[in-house]
Amino acid sequence: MDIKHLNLRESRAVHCSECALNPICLPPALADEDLDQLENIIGRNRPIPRGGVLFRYGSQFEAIYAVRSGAIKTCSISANGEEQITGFYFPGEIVGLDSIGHQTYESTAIALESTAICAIPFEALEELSRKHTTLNHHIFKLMSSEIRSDHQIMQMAGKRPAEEKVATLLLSFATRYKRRNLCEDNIHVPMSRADIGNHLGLALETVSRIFTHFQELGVISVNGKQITVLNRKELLALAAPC
Amino acid sequence: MDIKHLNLRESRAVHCSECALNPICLPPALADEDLDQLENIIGRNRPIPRGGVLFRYGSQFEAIYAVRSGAIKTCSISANGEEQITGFYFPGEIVGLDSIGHQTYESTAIALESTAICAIPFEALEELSRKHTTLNHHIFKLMSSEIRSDHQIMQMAGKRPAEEKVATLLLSFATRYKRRNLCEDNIHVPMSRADIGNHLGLALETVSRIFTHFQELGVISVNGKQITVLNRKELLALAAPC
DNA sequence: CGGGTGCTTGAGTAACGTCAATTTCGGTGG
DNA sequence: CCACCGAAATTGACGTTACTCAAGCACCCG
Repeated sequence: MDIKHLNLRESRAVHCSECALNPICLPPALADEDLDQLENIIGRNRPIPRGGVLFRYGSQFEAIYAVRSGAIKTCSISANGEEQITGFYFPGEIVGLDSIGHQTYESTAIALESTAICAIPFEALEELSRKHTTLNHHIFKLMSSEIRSDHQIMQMAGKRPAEEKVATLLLSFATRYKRRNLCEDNIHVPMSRADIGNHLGLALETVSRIFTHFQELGVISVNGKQITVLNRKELLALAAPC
Repeated sequence: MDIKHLNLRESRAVHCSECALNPICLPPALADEDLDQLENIIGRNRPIPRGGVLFRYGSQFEAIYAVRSGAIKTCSISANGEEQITGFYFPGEIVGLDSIGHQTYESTAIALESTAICAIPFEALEELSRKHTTLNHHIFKLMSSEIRSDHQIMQMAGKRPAEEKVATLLLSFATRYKRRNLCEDNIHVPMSRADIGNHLGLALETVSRIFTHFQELGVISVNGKQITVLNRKELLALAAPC
């Protein structure tokens, strides 16, 4: 189910300058009068359906993508053929940074639900960043943030009890909700239990058991993919005891 | 045991143009005649002793570092205070990319043995990269490679048998030895079993047991920190069965 | 209304961690 | 050069966590 991103500029419903996500995306790097130049290279097209492929490992690297709505997971394939989910991306976040400087995409990106994206052709962005030092600096910053977020995941995935891992992931989602000025205690979890398990290095049954356990503790309330944080303090304690 | 890196330019034993590591470090981004400009900003000083701190989490971010000889580990500290080793760095590799764009270092870097480094002040590098498109592109490439290498580690640290993790790490070291035109079957492992375990999410005893098991299988020969690969094919199979 | 997918729950087990004892190694000073 | 000390590594016995296998339930979509 590959989605082709030809005619990237066909629909332009929303401009960066009007986008609710612009404080956490690329625009902060540019003055208002320069935003048009960014606008000119960005492509927007119809949303990708749930399960649709944004880009696939090995295909030609052309653009990085900003998530506008919905959510994306990225996976890489290990030598024995099993897929490892390397990240989840929510609105305002940038996907594809791991492929910069390469001919082909180094991971596969899949929509977790109907997802709208802005395509940013990298060659044009690099060209633009040559004229705008702040933009170039911002790209550096985005990439180093990606490295750090991977390090946080490594901490989480390391030798730690499963409950800590799950609590930490929930808190990470909550923090990212807050960045977008959404209620941080009402988390929509668009990915399956299997995806969460894969990402954290746990069996999907373990994830499920931990959700019910947290619910029994009165820390969260689980309703399918909707999770409400009832006791934030306690959840923090579960994520990092002592 | 903090090492102060004042007087960065005091000793300049080796120039980039003569350095054996230059094919895998920064220089490939620049033409020979531009290499002098890079040379001018690079600082080299006396080696850091085993256990010495190259930079510490929270201190002022000033430079990224190329490992010249020896080896470096980088750690980040989790909320509950435990340290997680996020990477090992061998000669020719660049440390500190995760802090780019930030005021302070976002991890701590420690020498695993006596280690010589080249300090590359980032502000000056960024300035230089403004004039040399290829250098800017190379920095992008380095950073995206760092992201990908983190993804590989995540794969390894995920839900996989301990033997696969250890075999994969050994192969990663072997590959990096080969890049430097060293014998890929004769691996010097500068870090402790505890460091390896921390990095892979295993107990140090488990690492030790697996080394002896691999030895019993005739795949490797362990002699303290010196490991010889006797059967590369079999080691590959252990890393990724099927 | 049916079928399928995803989620939950349970029982048994294997893999790995913890604790503890011993050996080896590397560095230091006599 | 050798003896000594402490740190690191090895090995063993035991316990626990989380995985596997399996069955049943809930929900979504057509």
